[in-house]
Amino acid sequence: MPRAGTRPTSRDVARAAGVSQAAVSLVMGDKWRGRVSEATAERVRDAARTLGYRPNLVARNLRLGRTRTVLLVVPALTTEFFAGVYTGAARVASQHGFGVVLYPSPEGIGPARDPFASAEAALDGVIASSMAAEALTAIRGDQLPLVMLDSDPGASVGAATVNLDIADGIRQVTDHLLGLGHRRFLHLAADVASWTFEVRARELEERLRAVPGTSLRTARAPISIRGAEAAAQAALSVSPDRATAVVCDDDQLAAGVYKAARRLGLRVPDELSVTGIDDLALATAIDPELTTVRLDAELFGERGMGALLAVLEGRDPSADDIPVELIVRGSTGRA
Amino acid sequence: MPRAGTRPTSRDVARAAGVSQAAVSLVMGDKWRGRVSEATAERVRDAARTLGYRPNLVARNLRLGRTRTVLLVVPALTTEFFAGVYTGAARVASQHGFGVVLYPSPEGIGPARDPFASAEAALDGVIASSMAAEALTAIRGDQLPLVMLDSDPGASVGAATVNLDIADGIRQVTDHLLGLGHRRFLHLAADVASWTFEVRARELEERLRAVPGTSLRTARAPISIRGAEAAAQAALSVSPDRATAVVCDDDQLAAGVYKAARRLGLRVPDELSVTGIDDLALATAIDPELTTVRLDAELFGERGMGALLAVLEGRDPSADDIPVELIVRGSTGRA
DNA sequence: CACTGCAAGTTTTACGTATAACTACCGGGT
DNA sequence: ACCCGGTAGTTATACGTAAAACTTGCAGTG
Repeated sequence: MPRAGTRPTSRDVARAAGVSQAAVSLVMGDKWRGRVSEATAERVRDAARTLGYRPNLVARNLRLGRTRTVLLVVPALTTEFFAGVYTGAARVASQHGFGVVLYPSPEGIGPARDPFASAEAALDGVIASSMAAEALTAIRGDQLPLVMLDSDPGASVGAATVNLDIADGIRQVTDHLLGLGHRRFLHLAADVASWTFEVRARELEERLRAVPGTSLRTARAPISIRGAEAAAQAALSVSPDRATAVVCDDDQLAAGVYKAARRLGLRVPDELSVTGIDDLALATAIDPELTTVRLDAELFGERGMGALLAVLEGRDPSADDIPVELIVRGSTGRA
Repeated sequence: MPRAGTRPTSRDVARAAGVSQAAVSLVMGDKWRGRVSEATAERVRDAARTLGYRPNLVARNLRLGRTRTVLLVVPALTTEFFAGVYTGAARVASQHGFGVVLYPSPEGIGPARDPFASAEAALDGVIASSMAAEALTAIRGDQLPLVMLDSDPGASVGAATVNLDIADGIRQVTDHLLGLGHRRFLHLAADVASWTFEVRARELEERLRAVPGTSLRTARAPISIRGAEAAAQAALSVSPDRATAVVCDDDQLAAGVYKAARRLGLRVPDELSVTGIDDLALATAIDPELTTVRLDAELFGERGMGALLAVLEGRDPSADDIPVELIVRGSTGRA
């Protein structure tokens, strides 16, 4: 009889069913065929049911040396993008008997390595987004299998990477705007040191350099509507040669540009074209609706988890970039 | 010498430092004063450092029978609201040596009890938001300490609850709109069976019933901009007695009302006043900026974690509601 | 009849840690 | 000479599980 107030253990079940603890473990672990008779197995299952027994996962994890749990590190949850990444990752994980623990890290993982303070050594692997290099080495010091999302394939030594084809998204945006006759561009860049944003800047520069007669200015803003509003207002206040198209690193920045435009008396899209990246719900909430690059966050998460599973099983994590799609709406028009 | 490829254990450290495993445990656990000499302690710390030893948390948790980890169940991460709740909860938790694991449950916890499949028995407690009743009983069957956020204090038998004073928020909204001369109201309600939304409806009804000459219609929509747009368009198309003020269950719904209004040629706020609840970033992204009830998500999370800690320590979880604040912006005007 | 093989279990051990209980030594008081 | 108390450790055990190694009984085989 288990002591009251305590969860029943396999030994309690064994006692109740009149068998050994090992027999219980075999039955519950579904590895009893040819080891325990059908009748006994049923007796064990009955006892387990009436006692309300469920295996202690901590003990199981200690015994097996694995947890079937992975950590997903994301930089922020202020938009639904990383919620989608989680959803995709969790879906694939559960199909393989894995669980996903979510760690939102406003600053990336710092030297304190917060998530590991409570989860460390209870993880089979890590999927990390936009992570600082120091944190990367900290994790690799643990020999913990690691998949990096949207990270410099060159810098993430040895770790598998899964990337969105952001560069192609920028190409599509640029071609779209050039086709509308725009020549003077403003790049409203996220004020964050992260590979995924560096790609945007690099690709835009290269693309425009190839087209004679174009100009490109850059302004930086923290990823927030207010911050973008201020930066855009300043950048758009130059009187001659004001940009006619603003390419934003994400939709929130674009929303800030709308506010700056309104304040400056510039109509979108007649006097100013604006584009974003992400295709958040926000993109269709603002007026006019935002032309943006749709990123498939769930697919991103699925691929990330898939790559981690591959690493865990010793397979080779495939690494083709995930395609993105330009969604043309009302915020872009002829120059 | 630890086998290559394996994490060093306390026994490896003991061997390297020439002491027993127990001594290592004492030193690492900082409970060695009067048990181990300073010199030996230093030798142990040195050995641990050079071997890169960190305690195996799974083993520690098994030994101690607790994990210092709690689960935060949230219904969705599609807005930054629950990100704030997490941030607050995690801050308080870390001050007490606890970690918080986040489980976004699109449907509430189903019969499958997904999060527990991987975390069950590895948790010291649960903080749950808008959870289905069946899930509540499933958790209580585990005797796991539970705090409910924004749940019916009557229905959550025995569990501690922490609530936002939503009813007061609705009162403030109603008084504001009545003061502007509005008499015909539309309540755009979230199509979700959850106590926090029931409170909104009940309070609005009661408040308006007390004021002669007022009318109240109700429309329901799923919590999304598109859904709200459709529902609002239908509800606002009635030609006589059209509502002059729309009270929305949250900011996303309000954004949908903006779109419906635009489609119907109604100007906000001149011909239609609109209010939300939450004060998301979205509220200031749309034009005009949204009058809404600000909810302090981080404080909500802090209080939730505080209550859970109280339960864990056998103290009484205090239960006063968290105040909310009406933020008047440009979306409300004279009737 | 001795031997083999198999079903149906049981006994034992290991995972890595924390800690209760024990030991050994040494200086000092009586 | 003896005990006492404190210091500085060590030994042993338990947490709950999984699984390897062992035991037992019995039917079939040559």
